[in-house]
Amino acid sequence: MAPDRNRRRIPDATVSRLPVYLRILAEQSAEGVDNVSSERLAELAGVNAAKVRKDLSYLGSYGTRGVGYEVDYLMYQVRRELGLTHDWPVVIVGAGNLGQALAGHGGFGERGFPIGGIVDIDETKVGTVLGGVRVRHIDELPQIVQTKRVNIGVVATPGANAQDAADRLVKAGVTSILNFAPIVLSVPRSIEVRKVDLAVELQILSYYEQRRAGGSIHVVPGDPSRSATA
Amino acid sequence: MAPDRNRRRIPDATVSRLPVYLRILAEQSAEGVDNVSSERLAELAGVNAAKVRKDLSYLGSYGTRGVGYEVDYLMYQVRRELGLTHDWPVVIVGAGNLGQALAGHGGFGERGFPIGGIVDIDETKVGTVLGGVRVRHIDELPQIVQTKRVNIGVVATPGANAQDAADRLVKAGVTSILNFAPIVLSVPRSIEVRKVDLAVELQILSYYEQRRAGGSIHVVPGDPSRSATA
DNA sequence: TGGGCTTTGTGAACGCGTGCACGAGTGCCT
DNA sequence: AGGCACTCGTGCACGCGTTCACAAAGCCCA
Repeated sequence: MAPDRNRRRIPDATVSRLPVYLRILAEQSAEGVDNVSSERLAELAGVNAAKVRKDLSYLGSYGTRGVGYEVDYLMYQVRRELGLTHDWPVVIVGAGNLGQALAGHGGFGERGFPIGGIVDIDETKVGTVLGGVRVRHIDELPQIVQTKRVNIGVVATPGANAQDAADRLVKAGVTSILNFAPIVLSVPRSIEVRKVDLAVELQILSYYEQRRAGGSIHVVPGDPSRSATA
Repeated sequence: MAPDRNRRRIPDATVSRLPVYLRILAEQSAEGVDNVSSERLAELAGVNAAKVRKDLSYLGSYGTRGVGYEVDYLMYQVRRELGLTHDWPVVIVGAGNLGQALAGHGGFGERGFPIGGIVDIDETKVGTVLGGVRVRHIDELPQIVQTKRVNIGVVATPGANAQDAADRLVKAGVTSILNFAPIVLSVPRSIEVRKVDLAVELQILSYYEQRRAGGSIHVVPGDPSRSATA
């Protein structure tokens, strides 16, 4: 008993699955389901049931043996653990194609990440309105971060400007960055960075496609075929 | 024995890093660098040097001891292993905000993934042009996949339509799917699926932010405190 | 009340990925 | 030619994550 205030550290792999469970729980709740088993949850999340139980056990013992997990209660616990009991405003750097799509997406605010601001370095883009937010100049970044209490920055610039964008975000006080540019950002170790790279994802798929195709097609002349040394 | 059929299997973790190495190699090549060490490559990729060497060793022994790796040669080998010696046309399902951004992004074709088509279920979107490609109706999906020899499909629909989109893609003959919708797709085991979920990424960042904030504070009503202690 | 059924929570084994450390091969300089 | 400096390739140990299997715990019903 006595829920340890001792902050258990949750494994990274588990942290990355919690949002998935959360969304599923929300769906179930919306459908009027008020109890789920780890088996059912696992099925919906496409993972192993034991993994679900172990993941959830890191939050505490919130299930009932022989019954399962109460949806709303568990949902609240996951939210709390993920720090989603309050909003996290984000600032988007780059009002190009991607920045516009992100701003217009709408799903951000709904999920607890309202857009605190969008900035761009291009003067001609400043003043236009995206997703209900006016694009401001990148020099205003520090002010936006301060006044809106922004902790999370989104880099949606071309690769060439991404490092500069990240530097400015860090300098402005942001401590987490979601990077959409196809480069490896160099930031202080204390800054948490997550990367989303479409080209990388496609190339990974390409690998498995190529492998599926048999792998040995497309023999290129001049390739020094190596003997089978493992 | 007979490793030909088994074709060295490359660990998933390595596969997901190869695209990163590839991009770095391309940059180096463009800058006129014609030789890199694993140390340098590791620095640019933000990983451990031993990991780089081990990753590359799965492709074969393409380095030169005492020297490093010849950029262009290694780049070719990585490309070959990833199946990037030829283009992989993709078809995008969903011409909404995200689909438009993806089509307009341009980086697809440049990186070997030309857009073979964009489809939408909404009649009013059919006929409009995105990124130089005319939006066609989703019913034309099988024909597009067939004629353009498309293996990779991109799901860029709202969550509610994503499963239907995936079903249609699979039925049309696509074998790999890149999913941007915030749901877990249910597809045959033979289909390779990769998921990109912005909300999930933000929620993961939220976790680390919340953890950073002190951990034991989970005061729901506003927390105006939060001094500038980095 | 007690027995049986269900499902959680977790100890333990296994497998994969990471990083170290070092032998082996290569080029350069004297 | 020989020695030296450098870097690759990899065996090995370690740690994390996954999965199995099962005891503990709760519910239902006779």
